[in-house]
Amino acid sequence: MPKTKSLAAAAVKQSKQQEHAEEKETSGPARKRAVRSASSVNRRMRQIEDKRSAILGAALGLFSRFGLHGTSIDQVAARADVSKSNLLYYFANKEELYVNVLRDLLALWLEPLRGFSAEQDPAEAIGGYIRRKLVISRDRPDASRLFCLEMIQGAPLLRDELDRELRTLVEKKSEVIRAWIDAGKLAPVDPHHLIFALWAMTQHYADFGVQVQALSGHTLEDEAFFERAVENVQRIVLQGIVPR
Amino acid sequence: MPKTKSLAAAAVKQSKQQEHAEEKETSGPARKRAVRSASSVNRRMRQIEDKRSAILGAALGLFSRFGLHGTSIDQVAARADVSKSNLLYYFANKEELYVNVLRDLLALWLEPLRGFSAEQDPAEAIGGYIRRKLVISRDRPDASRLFCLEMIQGAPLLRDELDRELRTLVEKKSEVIRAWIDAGKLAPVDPHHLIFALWAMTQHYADFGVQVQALSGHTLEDEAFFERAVENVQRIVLQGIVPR
DNA sequence: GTCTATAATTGGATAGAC
DNA sequence: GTCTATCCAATTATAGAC
Repeated sequence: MPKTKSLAAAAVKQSKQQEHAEEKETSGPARKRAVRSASSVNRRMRQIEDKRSAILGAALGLFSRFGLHGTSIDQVAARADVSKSNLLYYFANKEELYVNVLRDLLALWLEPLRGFSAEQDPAEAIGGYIRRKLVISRDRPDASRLFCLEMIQGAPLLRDELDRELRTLVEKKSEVIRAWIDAGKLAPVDPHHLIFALWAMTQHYADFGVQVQALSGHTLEDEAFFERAVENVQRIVLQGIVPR
Repeated sequence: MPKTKSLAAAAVKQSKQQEHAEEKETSGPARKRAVRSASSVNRRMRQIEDKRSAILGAALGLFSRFGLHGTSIDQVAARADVSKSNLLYYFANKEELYVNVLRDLLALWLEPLRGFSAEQDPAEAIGGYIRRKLVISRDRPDASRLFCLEMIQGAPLLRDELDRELRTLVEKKSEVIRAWIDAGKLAPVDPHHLIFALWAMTQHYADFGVQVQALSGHTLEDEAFFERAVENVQRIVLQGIVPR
């Protein structure tokens, strides 16, 4: 099982988006280097941020495949192309690293559901939601997998957020769905079960990607296959499979 | 890279499943206890088998929650109520234990799909399938979770079976679905995507059980909730959610 | 078959020089 | 901020008595 080695050799890059701007005036050590140009300081801060997110990205990739315990700090460091001790300078310990990875995840997970509102046409809103979720399954499969891993293990670290943020959000969106039903725009269906079904079907392509690949011969990366997935999931949910 | 070693060890020990009954005449130590009744011997064999399966059961419960690396042999032994070294007498090493747990799983996983045949009424066949899968999610959530864990990790140990058994089975059942469509009994839908959807929606209640519980307040154990789950999944898949 | 004791290894975390 | 060199705890696995 040459897993470990080949993995260590894998690529590093990951998207980094958040930029922080200047607080040069206040920071102590910065004064000493006041001669340095502002851009130089910013560049340094940027480098640090980049390193942080490189580590986070590498960690996501490995945690999402092998779990917290299946991944060693060494492997993360190697993949992020930093030394182990350097990694431990940025993140005090393994768990803190893991939690930070998870935190970033939750936002991504919650986001697409917010779009729902009662004014929209339900078929369009739900069809669009399916597509957006499948885009995430295609572009961020590791995020999806890690989320799934965490759920399977009982979400020890996400439980609070589940009970708070996600729950209230789902409650709100369930109201929207009920409104659609009351308006006769949607068949009577339990909102919770509908939401579960949507999540399940779309995440499946990421979480069970190996199986999908093994059985269909395709990945969501394959543009035509992706479109077929979107269409089929939409059709199943919206029209059902019994001929009309 | 310790993988090689443990793997080799596992490979050696691989197949030993068939039980040999009585060869008391020949075996040395047996002669001494020739006075023992046959039932006594059988009882002893039964006890051993029970112990094996107690260990396997405990292992499934723990592996399915914490993964291979998140579970220690100690924990499995404690849960199965045997000593650690006794466990290692039955299973040469951790990986062999894990593989044995997985092997038992696959049968359970493959089983329900076999029922499909072109003569059946599709709505009834698929509706029944949904119910059967949800029963499994309710009664064997740990099996479902472990399967999911294994998939997420790329199914290193199931890959071969995926490519062989499962693939051919799915191909055969896809033909059945296509036959239904050609006969006008089913709306045109890609068989693969339909199967994925069915798997995803039903497994979700086991794999994401914590989330389901957190958001709906219920478990499949709850009889009423179980029935609602069955009905809703069936309705979504069969009729869709757009009013007719 | 079952146990105790222990060897052997991994991997998380710290100390301290630079 | 980054490195090398350790320390130390946890776990897997083995040896050998009973």
